[in-house]
Amino acid sequence: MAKRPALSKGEMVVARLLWDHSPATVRQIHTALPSPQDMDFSTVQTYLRRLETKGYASSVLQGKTRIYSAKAKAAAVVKATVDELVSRLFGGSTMPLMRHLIEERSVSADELSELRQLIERLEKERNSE
Amino acid sequence: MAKRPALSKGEMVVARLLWDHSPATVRQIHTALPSPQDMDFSTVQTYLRRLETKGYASSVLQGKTRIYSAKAKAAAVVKATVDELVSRLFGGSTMPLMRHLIEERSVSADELSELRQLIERLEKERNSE
DNA sequence: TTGATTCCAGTACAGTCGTACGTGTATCTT
DNA sequence: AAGATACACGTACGACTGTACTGGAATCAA
Repeated sequence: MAKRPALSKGEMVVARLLWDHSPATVRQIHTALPSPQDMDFSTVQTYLRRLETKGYASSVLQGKTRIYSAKAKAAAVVKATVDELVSRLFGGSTMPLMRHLIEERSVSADELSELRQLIERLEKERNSE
Repeated sequence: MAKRPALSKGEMVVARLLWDHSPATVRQIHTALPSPQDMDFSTVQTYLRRLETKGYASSVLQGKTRIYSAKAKAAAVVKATVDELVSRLFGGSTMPLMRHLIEERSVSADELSELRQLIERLEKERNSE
């Protein structure tokens, strides 16, 4: 697993879109940006280029158009990023973040119940080990 | 609520210690750093100075020593930071992060049970509204 | 075919970050 | 009192970020 330099905030936004659309052109990514996130076309271009430099993407020139593909797996990046956050903001413990998420961010009833089931399932698994 | 520039990663580590120890001197913060996080004394100093510039801390000179105090509330900063992460890495939805936390980061049995109770309590509250 | 338009690749540039050094002054040790 | 320590403060500096403009090639409109 190659150790890649961490993603910056802007890069992360673009990376996420790339995971969802890979392989994609710059324009496709730019178009896929949700409206509140207005970013210049060339800004997206720059991020994609940097993503490639950092090893998170690769690209080929197809005719006159460059096609970018995600290289790093989303799950791995998510893990690295979250681990990082938890360590810096909570000194490494996960619970404060969980509590925060459940209490401070609006979680719908359905989601709550999904969570509960997830937890119950995990508890059961553990007991039977 | 003053809009402060976001904290960088390094600043966050120091900010967290400041919340726990405020008011504190540079040295106190530096000493409080957990061992794997080795940071030069003057690096901590710089972060504290920047924290003040950004409006997250204030300081007074007490004799020859500068005493720093946390200004922004931890909860607010946590919220801003987490909101930011969720929006950039998950496009705004909280659930993927929850799932990730529960499944990928080791959560102890006790914690699981605490979580379950937290959820159950929330569900109950909602139902009685 | 000529000006207008579209798009990619490269370049730019100020601001932030991580990380610390040097200098001056105050305090401790002998 | 003279050297050793400790600390505050200013300064430094390359790397990374956010954000985009520019130049040139290809495409469209008339």
